[in-house]
Parts: sequence; C-alpha cells; structure tokens
Amino acid sequence: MKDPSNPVCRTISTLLSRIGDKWTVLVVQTLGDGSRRFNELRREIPSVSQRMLTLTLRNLERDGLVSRTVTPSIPPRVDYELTALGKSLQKPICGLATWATENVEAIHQAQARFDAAADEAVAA
Amino acid sequence: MKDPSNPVCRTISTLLSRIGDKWTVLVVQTLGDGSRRFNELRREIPSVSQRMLTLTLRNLERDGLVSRTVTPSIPPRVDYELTALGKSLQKPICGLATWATENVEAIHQAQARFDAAADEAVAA
DNA sequence: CTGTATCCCTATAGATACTG
DNA sequence: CAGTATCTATAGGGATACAG
Repeated sequence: MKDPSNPVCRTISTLLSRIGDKWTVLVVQTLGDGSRRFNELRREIPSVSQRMLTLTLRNLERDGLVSRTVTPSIPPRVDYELTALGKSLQKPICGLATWATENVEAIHQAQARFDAAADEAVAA
Repeated sequence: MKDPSNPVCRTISTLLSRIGDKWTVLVVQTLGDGSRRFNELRREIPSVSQRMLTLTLRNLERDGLVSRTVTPSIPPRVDYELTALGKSLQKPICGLATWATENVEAIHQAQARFDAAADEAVAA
C-alpha cells in the first residue's frame, strides 16, 4: 500500500470517487432497507434532480451494485434494489459513517480554528 | 439513517466527498507510514500537480487530519504528518479498501456485461 | 524548497422542457 | 411513471510562470 501508483491504491481511489459523488451514498443508504421505485427515491431524496438520480442509478447498475427491474405495465413500473454486491458495500460504508458521526464535531472545530487563524493572519 | 436529508447522512456524504476527491486518499495513505515533506509527497505521488497537492494538504490541515510543521531554515522545510484524527480515519478507509480489492473483479465484470448489453441494444 | 497566481479547459450538476 | 434532451452555470483540475 506504500506506492500510490499501485493498482490497489488506484482501486480504492476509483471506488471512493464513485461512491463519493454527491448522490451515490444517499441512494445506497435509501435502498438499504428495501427496493424502491424511481419516484419513491425522488421523494425520499428531495434534493436530487431527475437527471442526477437517473445517472446515479445507471452507474450503480453498471457497477453491479443495484438491479433494475422493469415491469412493462401502464403506467410503467421500475424497481431498484441492492444486489448482493451492493449489500456487501453497506458494511464498510457503515464503518465510515460511524467514524464520520463520531468525529464530525472535532472536524468542525478544527475548521473553525483554521479559519479563525487565517482571518487573524489577514488582519495582521 | 432512513432520511437522507438528516444530518447524519449529510455528514457521511460530505465526508465522502472530501476524501473521495482525486488526491486525498492517496495523500492520507502515503502519510500513513510517517511524515513527509512537500516534495517527498510529490515524488511518491507522481501524477499530482503542485497546485492540487497544495490544495489537498490545505484541506486536510483545515479538517484537522494533517498537521503542517514549518522549519524556517534556508531552504525552508515543511513537514506534513497525520494527526490522531487523521490516523483514526485510516481504519475505516482500510475497511473500504478491503472491500474494493475483494470486489474490484466483480465490478469490472458487471461493467463489461452492462456495456456489452448496451452495445447489443444499439446494434439491434 | 515550498509554495501563489493566472489562464484555460473539461467534467459535473442544476433547470427546464419534452417523450414513450 | 420513468425517463431523455438541451442548455447553462459552476467547480475541479492541468500547465505555466512567478515569489519568498
């Protein structure tokens, strides 16, 4: 893991870029407790646009993390669900979530200190 | 964790955006086994530009994950090192890294299948 | 050695309108 | 209902030049 140009580090970096985008984690978390239809997801993630939800779901489907099931009725019905692979991702994400919740306060304080110090430097 | 608009989910999402950027994880991993000077980091992460390394380190410093120690000699010397907070992030990142290495093959196969299916659809 | 400053290009994401 | 298409705004990031 010492050489950042090695495949392992690249893999991690690529993965983090994917799930680190603005919507992927929210969608995965939402699908965590069961399958959802397209507009159900929209309602549960109010801030996501139709376009971004579509793109996010397509990427997740392409990566094999989410399955897409079309029921050709009228009106059409599409259900999204985590695959086994997608579910297996929940555990490591949860680890990160735990770290985040435990340390968010420390990070905010560090940011406040840093910004205060920067302001002071400007004033001087 | 059900409501994606709740603070916890936002926190995770924000955190992932931060460490999910192009360089942060590489820098954190590189600093994982000890402090480095600016140009040492550049050499160990050949693909990073001076600008992006500076920005990445500033953000990490601001978040309290990395400490910056200036030695006012000639030439100047600046050492970067993980703080306790930064080190504590290594464990959850490692969990994700493990998942990534274990499943990278499955993801690639899923992508190949998806792309093949898409091509087929175009051909038809 | 360790950065800043500037220019510029591209990728990402939001808004809106339209379609099967 | 579940998308696609298009336009636009912004942010990320590379290259280069310069500075303490």
